[in-house]
Amino acid sequence: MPKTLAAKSDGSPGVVYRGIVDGLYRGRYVPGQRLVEADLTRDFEVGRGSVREALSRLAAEGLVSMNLHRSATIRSLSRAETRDLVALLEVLNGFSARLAAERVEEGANRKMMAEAYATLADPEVQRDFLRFARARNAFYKTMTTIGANHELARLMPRTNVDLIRVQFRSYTTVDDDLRMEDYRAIYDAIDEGSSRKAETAAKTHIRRLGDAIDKLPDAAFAG
Amino acid sequence: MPKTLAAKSDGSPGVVYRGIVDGLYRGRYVPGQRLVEADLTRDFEVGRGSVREALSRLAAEGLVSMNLHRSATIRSLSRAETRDLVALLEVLNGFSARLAAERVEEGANRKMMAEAYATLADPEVQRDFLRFARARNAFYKTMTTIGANHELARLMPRTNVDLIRVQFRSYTTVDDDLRMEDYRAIYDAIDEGSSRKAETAAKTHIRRLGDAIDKLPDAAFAG
DNA sequence: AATCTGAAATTGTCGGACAATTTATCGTCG
DNA sequence: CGACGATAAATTGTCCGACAATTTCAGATT
Repeated sequence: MPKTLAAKSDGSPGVVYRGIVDGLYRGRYVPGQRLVEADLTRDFEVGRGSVREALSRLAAEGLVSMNLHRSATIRSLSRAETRDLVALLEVLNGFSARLAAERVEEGANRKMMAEAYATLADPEVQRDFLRFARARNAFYKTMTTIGANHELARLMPRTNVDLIRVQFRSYTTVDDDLRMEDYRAIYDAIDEGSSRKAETAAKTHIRRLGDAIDKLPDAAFAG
Repeated sequence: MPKTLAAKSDGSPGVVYRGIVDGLYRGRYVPGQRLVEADLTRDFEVGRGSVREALSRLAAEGLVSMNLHRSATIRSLSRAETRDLVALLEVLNGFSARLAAERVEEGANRKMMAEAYATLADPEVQRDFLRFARARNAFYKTMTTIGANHELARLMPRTNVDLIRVQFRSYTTVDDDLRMEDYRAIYDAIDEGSSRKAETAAKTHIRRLGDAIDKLPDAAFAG
């Protein structure tokens, strides 16, 4: 049946790909966990080739790591890797926010941004880890979409941001109120079309996140 | 025979992957060209699965584009895509140069950087497109390596820089002397450990490249 | 010449097969 | 009893063949 149906959108590999990313958020998979091809083949009811393709795509994005003749594993960030990733995200998000501010006037951009922020700011949403994570991703994605730099959109390591979120989900990194203040500052700067302010606000937010992560105990990291 | 040998380093998919990237530089493949799986299977003497994996890896990096049920093709940049890519490279290379300047004192970094620059500055090398392209890649790679941000190193869209180089190889983008001046400025700033200067120099160089590309005729672009 | 139609080409996916390698198991020995 | 090493099991890397889904192409029709 999977042979003829070909799934809805992206084919069998896409099913596995999305299934694993989703499973990460739902806690079915945790950093460091082994992903055995045979198991995935059974769970998702697709051929091993499709599983393989999904895994290599995930590996290309950095969400899983593959070593020769060793099972793929959900990547687990070391302290150094996390620091590197945060530093990079600071640059990329700053760039993304700047572009978004520059183009907020065009089309329905202002409205899209407002909606994304409204969802993120909803106290109801903030109480649910899964819903908040989705809203946060949507917020950043909207920002990037508005910025309209397709190469940036292609590169934005959403999945590795996912990794940070998931790996440190049980630790409170940044105070909730402070975090929402950051998002508000980013949103306001974009809304008012101030590219300079938007870039700074985004960078400040990420830097604050990095500082908080630096204070986490070693137990939160791998290797 | 390929079944048991497993190739030297990265397996059969790696052979195909490297073969295509190399073929791009050698002019065997040109942007827009179709890559038929059966042909690659014959040319590289590997199974179709391996070809497929190589293609999807290349697609993940943006060097080839794959559409459902349509052959993979060497990606060909439109004017807008090129502009987006250049803007992104400006940010990333600026970041990379800044990090390199910050760490030039450590280990053998200064020496490595000097060697990479020396090769790039060799008039002999500059006369050969292939050798110069390699030297240029080595220069940037060294810069990134010295910067020691592994996430940046993982993300650096080397292959898409390749695309720019290859797609516009028959056009003179920036005057050779001016270009070498740019590289020298970047190198000097890194060597003297001035992160601010290095970032600016790298950004200036990319921006200059972007300006030159803007002046190219439509015929140089796709779509 | 433009359009339609059906055959050929090509991709997407599956299942099976087997070598290479890693991982787990277990018996032996100090 | 625990370290060590050999053997078995598990797992990955790769190839092959098959067939449906889709696109592409060539020829026929209008």
